[in-house]
Amino acid sequence: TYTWNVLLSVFVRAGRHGEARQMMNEQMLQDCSLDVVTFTTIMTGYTRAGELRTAVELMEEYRARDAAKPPNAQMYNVLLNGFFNAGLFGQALVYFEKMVKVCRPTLVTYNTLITGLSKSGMVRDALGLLEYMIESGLSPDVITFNSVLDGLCKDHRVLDAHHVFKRALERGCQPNVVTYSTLIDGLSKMAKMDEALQLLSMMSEHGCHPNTVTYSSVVDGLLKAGRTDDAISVLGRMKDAGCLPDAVTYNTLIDGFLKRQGLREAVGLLREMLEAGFRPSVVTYTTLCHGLCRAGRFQEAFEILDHMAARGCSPNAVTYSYVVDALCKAGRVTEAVGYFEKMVESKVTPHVIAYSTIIDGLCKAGRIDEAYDFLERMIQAGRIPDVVTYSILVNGLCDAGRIDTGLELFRAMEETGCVPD
RNA sequence: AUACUCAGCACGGCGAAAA
Repeated sequence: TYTWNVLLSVFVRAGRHGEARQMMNEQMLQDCSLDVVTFTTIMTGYTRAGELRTAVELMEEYRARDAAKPPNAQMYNVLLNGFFNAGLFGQALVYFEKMVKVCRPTLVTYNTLITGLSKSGMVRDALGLLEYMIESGLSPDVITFNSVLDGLCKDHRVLDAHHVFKRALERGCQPNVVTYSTLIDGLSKMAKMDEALQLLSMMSEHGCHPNTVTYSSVVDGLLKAGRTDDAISVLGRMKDAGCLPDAVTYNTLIDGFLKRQGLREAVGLLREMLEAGFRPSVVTYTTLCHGLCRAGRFQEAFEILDHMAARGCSPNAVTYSYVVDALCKAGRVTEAVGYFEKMVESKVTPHVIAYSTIIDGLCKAGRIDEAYDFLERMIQAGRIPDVVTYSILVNGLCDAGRIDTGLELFRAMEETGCVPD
């Protein structure tokens, strides 16, 4: 069993969960030496791929095998995490309730919940859960604190983050490189680059060494703040510290240069990235499309799209949204609609931003009725329009002089529980 | 190294900032 599980975990880690499941089934026919770990391993693979349906099936399959060995907390944790990552908040809670009936939630369970809540913008609840843990005598660990800190930072609550950080210290919880990176990234995203740089120096003094992730956040923040020279010098420090840039670092740099018309540098970095042995990812390609479109070089951008498909790195919803946006902004709205349909035909599910983008393009071109059609389609597809989507339409209606309809939509928005900003 | 939880990159409206 042990050996089998090791083998299966290797497959899962390589993203080959389908094969792993196949192997498990074959093994199952031979004897019964499969255990919770086997099932949990494979479920992990499916949840990472977003195939939650199958993960749940596997848990049921396991449950049906032996009534004396019900699913354990770890198995439930995998599902909880999967539901959160898929944004299926309600489902996560349903399973959490099922879970508490049959087994005791572990520290990891709480950490999973806190991370999920933080990422869904429900930091309040995450904080509440943290208090609850402490009151009920369950000791939060550094991961618990890091998750809460991340939620606070993403909510721009740097002061509160400082508080929580201090409390962690008081409780004897040692900050680690993730803790510092989380804080540094929060500062970078708020363009507080001097503080971010200060913290970067401070962490080393406290015996915690920045890694590639830490440096990349700082580089990203500096580039976005237009401090290109500082970004390059941090990159140098990073290399001196023995941290090699990874694919994300390169994407960050390429994007930063493209946005500052540094096409030359961007191309040089792309070459360097390839030489370092990194394959361009969807993000790399999308970034390049972005750079080409903003330079008005649509033809080349489209070539990249075709190239991607040929390289087995298919464009995703983000890639398509960007192209749709660029076409709209160039006044080529009809072609943009064509690309939107192409996305759907390629079995890529448009996300909220994709819909908002096409709706905006149509509104600005005065094609409000078609924009409404897309709103309709989006709701049909189970995508919830957000504040931005509504703002676009309300704006469009007002510009078209249909102020009453705009007001009506505004009220409809409030009814759906969407808070105006 | 038998399974579960934490940080960095690309995409949308308005506004703000910068120019």
